[in-house]
Amino acid sequence: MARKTPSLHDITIFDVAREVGASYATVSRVLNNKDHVRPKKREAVIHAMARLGYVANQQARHLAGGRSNVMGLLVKDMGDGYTGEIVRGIDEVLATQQYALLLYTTHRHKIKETTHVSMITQSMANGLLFILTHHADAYVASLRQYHFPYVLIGQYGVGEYDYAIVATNWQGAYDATQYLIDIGHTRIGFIMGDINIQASTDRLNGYCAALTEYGIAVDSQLIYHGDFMHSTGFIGTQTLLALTHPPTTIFASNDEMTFGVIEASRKQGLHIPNDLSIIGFDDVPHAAVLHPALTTVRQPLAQMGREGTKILFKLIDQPTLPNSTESVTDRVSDATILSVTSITQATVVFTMTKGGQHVFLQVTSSRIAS
Amino acid sequence: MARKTPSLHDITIFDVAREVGASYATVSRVLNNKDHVRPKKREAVIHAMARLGYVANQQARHLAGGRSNVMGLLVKDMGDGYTGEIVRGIDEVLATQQYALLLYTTHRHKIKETTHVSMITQSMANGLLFILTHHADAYVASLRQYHFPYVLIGQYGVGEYDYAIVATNWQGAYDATQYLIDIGHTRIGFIMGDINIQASTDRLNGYCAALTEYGIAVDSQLIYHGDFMHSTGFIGTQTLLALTHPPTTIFASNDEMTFGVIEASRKQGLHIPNDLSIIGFDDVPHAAVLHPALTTVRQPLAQMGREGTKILFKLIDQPTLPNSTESVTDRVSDATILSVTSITQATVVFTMTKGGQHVFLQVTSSRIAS
DNA sequence: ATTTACTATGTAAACGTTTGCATAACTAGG
DNA sequence: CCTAGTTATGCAAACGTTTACATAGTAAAT
Repeated sequence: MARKTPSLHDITIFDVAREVGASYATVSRVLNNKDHVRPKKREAVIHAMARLGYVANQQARHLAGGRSNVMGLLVKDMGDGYTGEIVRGIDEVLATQQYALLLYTTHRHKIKETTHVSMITQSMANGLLFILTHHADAYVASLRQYHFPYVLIGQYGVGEYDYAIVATNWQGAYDATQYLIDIGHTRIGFIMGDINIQASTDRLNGYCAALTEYGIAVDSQLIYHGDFMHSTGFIGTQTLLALTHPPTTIFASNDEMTFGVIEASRKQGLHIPNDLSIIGFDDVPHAAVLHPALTTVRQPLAQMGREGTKILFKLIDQPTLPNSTESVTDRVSDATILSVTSITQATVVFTMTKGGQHVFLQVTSSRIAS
Repeated sequence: MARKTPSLHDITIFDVAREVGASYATVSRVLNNKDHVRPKKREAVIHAMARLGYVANQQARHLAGGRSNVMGLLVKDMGDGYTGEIVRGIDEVLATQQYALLLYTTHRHKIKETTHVSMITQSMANGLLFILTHHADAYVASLRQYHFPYVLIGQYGVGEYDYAIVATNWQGAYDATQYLIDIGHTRIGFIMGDINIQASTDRLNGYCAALTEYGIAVDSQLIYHGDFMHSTGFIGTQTLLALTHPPTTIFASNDEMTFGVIEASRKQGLHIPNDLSIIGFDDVPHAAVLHPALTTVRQPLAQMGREGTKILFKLIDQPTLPNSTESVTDRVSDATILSVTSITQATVVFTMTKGGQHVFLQVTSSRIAS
């Protein structure tokens, strides 16, 4: 068996105990920062651990009912800019706590959601972060049964007990649409995201609201139902441009689809932005590389990852966070520029503010070159 | 303690055993596909596991000396296209084996490499994959002492016992340079990657070799020492363009830097490719979104991730893979179009071939629009 | 039927922790 | 100096597996 060979040294709690002439229980207490250890002895233990190069066996810790230094992450797909940015934020916070990340991909798994959840809850992870997953409901329902701490990122909670970090999708879409109207457009194509995700409908509603506000009728022909993937941006654009009365601008519900929009419009020989204005949503890192730079509604992805992780840490310490506005605000905000602006049930919806002024979720990150 | 509450049901091996009227050892044997279980009883156990919704506790398994279903991954930074693509490939293979991925970021950790390695070896992971890490030497040295199975991706092994998946960097750079010479360039700027990584020097050498081959003197002024990050692409370009006799084209050692090159040249008001030709290395997903599309040397990143993972699985089963050309070829190749083209020591260097013809690592993925 | 030689099954110990409970060692107050 | 009241320390059991070893079955060969 490719068992981890006994190797040079696998220092255990016993070795450390022997070294300082204490019992292993004492060493454990030091390891977990528990009371009832005399300061001088605590010191000695800490030094011994350093000297021997002791590193705790997370599995044993977790098995014995303690806490491991691992956080779980459930994603649909790794490697796209959206997920990558969020993970970057998550990782940043985790690094400060010496935590590792255990990654689960729902990608193409065939097993039941509940089984998947069992795997996760019985794994070493102390908590779970979710990023934009299909079938989130099934997962969430299972997790709740297990009383396993979790936080959703980029997706609203299902019930009223979920914690979720979600950008102000409605407002972002409203602002984007308003921007397009302001620069003179009246036929605005909209490519929707996955209809099963509430963020998609929120963005759609924001779009519709802005149109209505400005007295422009919502034309269902101008709304294409996509799924957040590149391909539907491409096909959606072809569909919209084939209309007898095509749009003069297209607003796609995320950047990934926007890339598809760009590809399709170039293929039709259209020049951006002269022949067709385009606007996206997310502001993934590579949106800035385009020339002209992609106009897009910025979501503070890394920040969302950071905040979600912080909340999860708190949730682990204190399984039932109070869900009144006040106290949750207090928990989410930190010394930085972040603050909670609205709270619905136990779901935390936030925007980033700087000097009292919204910076994110406005059409400010880049502009269509004219 | 936020201990995983006993929850609805934590089915153990004992529960399954009781259900079928067997001993827990038998259940364990079934779980591990071991011999010495009568077929009919094995069946019964499997059914009972399904019926009860049993899911093995990986920590306990690993603690007891068995194998867990977790693979470790060490990366410098998550979330960039390069890493993302490789991870996508890794994840694909892992998914087929029901493995989870345990992620470690070297990002900004302050702990010693050896301590980090101890954490990894004592973690639940059965093996470790490396992606382009600084200080790889320190890590590798430690891992070897622990006899912990690992595979390097995108980076050459340190000694002769390492397994590594590396694209043909020299050839790729040679081809790219040759391409630039072919279309008429003689002053070719080169932005090098991190000098501590052998891939960087290989690419530099390929560049120099092509120049020499075509009778063009290597001008050290045209070589800027970068570090694979966006910023050095930007600064390197500014530096190169400020020369009294600036290059007419720039070849950056990876796409990330190439984006910096593009940004800098636009800032100088140069039109691409009319005023300055640009070529990159990697072919990250977003290279294709640019317009005109970025010319770049393609590395089969996802494929590299897949192959590395497969090798790691084999390494876990059989700690000492033979390192003769023949047998390693056999191990790396699979039924698909992949084949090993050259082997140095135990380091596996491969290219992808299709119908006997190189597809990857040639300047074929996209071209400079003229 | 009776060995023989396996093969199937079970028991117990081990993996490295955490933690409840018992006990020992201090610290004050008298 | 003694006693009560803490506070520190240690022991043992538990967490859910794997696996060496012992034992019980079973089929084949006599």
